[in-house]
Amino acid sequence: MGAAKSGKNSSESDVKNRAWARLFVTSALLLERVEAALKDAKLPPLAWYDLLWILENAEGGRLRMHDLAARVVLSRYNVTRLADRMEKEGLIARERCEEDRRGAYCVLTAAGRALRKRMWTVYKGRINACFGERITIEEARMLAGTLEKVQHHLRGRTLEQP
Amino acid sequence: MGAAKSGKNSSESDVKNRAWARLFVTSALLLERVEAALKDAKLPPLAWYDLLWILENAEGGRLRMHDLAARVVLSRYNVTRLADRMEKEGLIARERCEEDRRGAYCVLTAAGRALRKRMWTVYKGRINACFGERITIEEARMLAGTLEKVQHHLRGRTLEQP
DNA sequence: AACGGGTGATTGCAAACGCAACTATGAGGC
DNA sequence: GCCTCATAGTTGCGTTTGCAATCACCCGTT
Repeated sequence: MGAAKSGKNSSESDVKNRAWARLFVTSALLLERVEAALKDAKLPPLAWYDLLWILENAEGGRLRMHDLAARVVLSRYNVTRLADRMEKEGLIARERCEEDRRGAYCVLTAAGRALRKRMWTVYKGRINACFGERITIEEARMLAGTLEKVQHHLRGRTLEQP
Repeated sequence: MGAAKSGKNSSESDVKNRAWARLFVTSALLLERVEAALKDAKLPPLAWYDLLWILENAEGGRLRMHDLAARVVLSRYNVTRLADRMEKEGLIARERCEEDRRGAYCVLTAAGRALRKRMWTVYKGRINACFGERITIEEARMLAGTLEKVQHHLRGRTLEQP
């Protein structure tokens, strides 16, 4: 597990482990910044954004809980309760599903759309300042390409930007 | 801006936002995998590893709570309680600080060292399978380089690998 | 139509989290 | 010495998490 083999010679797995560590730490740090910025602006946490964005990109702004849960990045296990909280704030609504009465739809409301937009301005600003401005466009392209490869094997998940 | 008419033209910020989205999603997915693997092996969560590794790399395997908290990636706000749990399992010990009686040291125990090693074999295996094997060494180098630049502006933090 | 196994979603609960007090100690001015 | 302010670490508390039931319903079989 030694990091460096006492020389400039790093083994392949050392290099890759180092890359993983950066990935891990950098995203945690960045996330921390974004959450703090949202909180400063008196906006809800990023998990809400995540859910709102997924709904906004779904056909008709609606999705079955199940599908929603499959796409959510943050708070995977608690989509039901996340939705509860957001419903209480009027950002989404639940509709029972006619073709399968076990099911429920989550539907984006106008308030939800509006909030997502407000959150995005803050979110975007922070990401840009802490990340976008620190890298070149070529680096960004390459980063996205490499990570896409990794992600592809991890799951058929997409999550577009904003 | 990228007014180049070469096929798809995404603006610079689109590209960068996309890179951020990948960073975010991929690390979340990877983390999920690692946590699951640790749990399967009946080992504690990654946050414990994080703390153990930091201590192991500190001089004398000891660190003031304050310094520890500053280096921890996961569970930043709860280092006291994380340490409580780990102390209860005998992985670390607390020692009062003589030169500043408000202070306390966290000291790594032999059991802590041993556990970290066991965790690393699982952790390493999962990272390798889900990440290392999916990318080339050049990609890893470039990824680490780019993210290091970003991280550098985020804080003087280092966190070496494993 | 009744059964049994499977699936969608919710709920109950213990653990962990984020943050704001709080305690105890140090450090500087007077 | 005494007063005040800053710092190290802990604790209290309301919220959120992870996971294992649980409830409600669908569907294929008999």
